[in-house]
Amino acid sequence: MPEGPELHLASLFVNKVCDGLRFGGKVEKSEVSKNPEVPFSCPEYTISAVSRGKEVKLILTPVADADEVASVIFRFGMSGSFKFTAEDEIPKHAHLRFFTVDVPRKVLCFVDPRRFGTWEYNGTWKPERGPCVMMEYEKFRENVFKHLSDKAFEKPICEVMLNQKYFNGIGNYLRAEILFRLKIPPFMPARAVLESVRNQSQVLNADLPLSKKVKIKKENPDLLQLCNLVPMEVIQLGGKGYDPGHGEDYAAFEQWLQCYFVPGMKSLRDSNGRTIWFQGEPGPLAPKGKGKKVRKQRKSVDIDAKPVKAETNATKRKAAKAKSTTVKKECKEEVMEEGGETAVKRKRAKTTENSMGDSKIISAGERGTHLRSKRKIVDNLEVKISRRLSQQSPVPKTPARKRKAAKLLADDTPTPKPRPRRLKSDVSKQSQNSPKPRTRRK
DNA sequence: CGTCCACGTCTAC
DNA sequence: TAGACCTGGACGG
Repeated sequence: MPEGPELHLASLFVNKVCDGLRFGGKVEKSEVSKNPEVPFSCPEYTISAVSRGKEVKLILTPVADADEVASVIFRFGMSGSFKFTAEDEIPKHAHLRFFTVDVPRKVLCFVDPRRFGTWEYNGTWKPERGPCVMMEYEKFRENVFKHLSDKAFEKPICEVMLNQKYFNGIGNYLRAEILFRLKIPPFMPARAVLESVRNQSQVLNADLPLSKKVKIKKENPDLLQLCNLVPMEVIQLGGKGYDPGHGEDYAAFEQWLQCYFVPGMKSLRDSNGRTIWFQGEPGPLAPKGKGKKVRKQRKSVDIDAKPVKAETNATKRKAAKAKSTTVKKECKEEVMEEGGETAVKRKRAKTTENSMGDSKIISAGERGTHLRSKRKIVDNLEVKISRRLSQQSPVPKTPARKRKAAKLLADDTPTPKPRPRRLKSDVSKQSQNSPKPRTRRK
């Protein structure tokens, strides 16, 4: 669950389910967790929560003596969340548990399958982390401008956006969504991008009626504003935000995504090995790397038709990654593409394309039009799809058939096959307004 | 069954 | 700039 919005939603969840409840006794920690014990014990206490960026603080207030408050600060890692259940339904991976006094007892649990999450008893917000992009917007904005000369900003904007010293709360899906909305190439130099934001806002401060300024700002939010607005949209969606596997709410969230993991978008590994999703040009600081390495494509209905040289890549990757320890050093592999071209595969610098693996189509489309983003995407997809169709026989509709078709295609057209991992797509969901081929889990 | 990938930090060469 | 830290789901064979 874990980017800023999920943490904030978690705090809202705690405040909702714990409202009016009395907790008591000891706080239990799982054996397996390496996090510290929480040596708080009290006959009766209440629980409330607040969030800041990617941290949440639980506040434990003794009923008898409200001055004896204690707190626990949580960071969710990749899979942390809070759950509130009956005592006999404590979920797997519940590593910290708070019990109600009243029976049947209920339990507030910190659940974290991967255990990358951490907590600190009576800790503070991590001092290195900047102001919250959602709840401390003005401070956040000032903090960025104030440090623009720092070395940290000599990197691609997409990488700087994951730096919690300046963008506390932004994570991998948010950076993609934000950059996508402004059509900022992810590998543009961060300082240049942000200086431009600063200059623009200064221009705005010039002579214009206040109402006019407000209007302009609202209608043309800049990058930093979007670092606040986009996460706030997720909060407004309600639900749990990014929480794959949990039905209804997740479907709404997935519908909300415009770029991250969306079929038709491109993706690349940034220099830290994180996948950045985007549309259009990657930007000047994009990772080197010879040919465009394609990656997989999710098996999804519409796009599915596209085949490509799946195995070439799959095989390469496997080889490259084989021995984690010994071989890891050798990240570069010379790979002979069937098409006759050689590509250098760097373990973490692969270019990936979605479906068609034909980036030219996208570029051309973009250059030629000023359509709105959504429309663009649709257009691109349509182009791609129609191409595919024209290139081969009618597209089979069942997954099995699709796979077969893809294979056949791959046989004569050795293109690496990208395979993003969203599940099956749902054609029926596509509408003129929300064109994206979305996939959803079953 | 094995491989790849995932919403994020951390610290050790 | 790599690993390390973890579990589990989707896929491919």
